[in-house]
Amino acid sequence: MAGPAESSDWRERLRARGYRLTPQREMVLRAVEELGHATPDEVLGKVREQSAAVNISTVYRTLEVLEELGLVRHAHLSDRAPTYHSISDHEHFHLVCRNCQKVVSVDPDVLKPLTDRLEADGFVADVGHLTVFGHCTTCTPTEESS
Amino acid sequence: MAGPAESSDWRERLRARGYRLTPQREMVLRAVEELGHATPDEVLGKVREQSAAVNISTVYRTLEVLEELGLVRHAHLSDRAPTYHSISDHEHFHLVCRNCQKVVSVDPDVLKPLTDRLEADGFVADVGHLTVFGHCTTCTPTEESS
DNA sequence: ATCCCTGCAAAGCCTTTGCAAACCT
DNA sequence: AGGTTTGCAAAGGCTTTGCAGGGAT
Repeated sequence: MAGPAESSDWRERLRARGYRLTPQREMVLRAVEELGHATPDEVLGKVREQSAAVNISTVYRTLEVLEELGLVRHAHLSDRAPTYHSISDHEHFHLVCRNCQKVVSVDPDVLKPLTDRLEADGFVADVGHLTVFGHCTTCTPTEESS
Repeated sequence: MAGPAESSDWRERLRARGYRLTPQREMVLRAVEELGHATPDEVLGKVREQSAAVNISTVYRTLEVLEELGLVRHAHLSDRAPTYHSISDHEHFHLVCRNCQKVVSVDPDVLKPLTDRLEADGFVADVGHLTVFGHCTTCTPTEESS
């Protein structure tokens, strides 16, 4: 889904805002795209497959830049570290089951009734950041969730 | 809203589950009720107005117990520490504006279309834990949100 | 030649944990 | 008396920051 057109796109956008194009920034973006929903630490692991010298602080700083550019987003899917995902995936929000820990990505259409109502009351929701916790009606609990 | 009936109620529930009634637990619960939405650290501050010896680790452990008993709930209203609020407030979810940082508590009714739809698909949402980030259509940004 | 970006190391928040003393029942 | 709870102190995740060297433009 991310072809050469999009690639040059974000590199230009990077420069347009005065940022420089570095190997680290390319690697972090690619790692996020390949991993799906990944924590900064997991991103670092993926990046280090290509270059062992990259530092965790660079990953944090880069993820911040990429999010500012609208290339990635983060969501809080657990009580631990946040996860980052590429925006080239369609925008979506998340369902997280506290029993089986499963994460489901849901189309924003489902939220329309809610967002319409909130907008009528003067609030524009950030759908891409939304996470709904709860539990599946049928699921197998994992070990952690005694 | 929290009369003597409710008070004895939770004390009994505490004992019924094998927990002991301690001054710390009473003070922490009262602090949460009085503060509205408060971080563990803020709860500690309030508790220490009555007893300077109480420790932060006790606050954490107590909030966990109180939440297990269904007396308080927590929500993530910022990128920092979570906030706890009493359940004797009606159940609600939160709207947080990223411009003015205002927090609005909203009646769960507004979510009905969403939760119905999710339940039809086999997912029961934890409404009381939900926080929707976004921005007011009319609001004055605060200093922090450059 | 700039001055942005990175790696490194240290510090910072927030939270959890081990342990002995104190306390509730 | 007996097991629970607390305070204290230390450790543990995760994230941020200061700084000097290295690198993109």
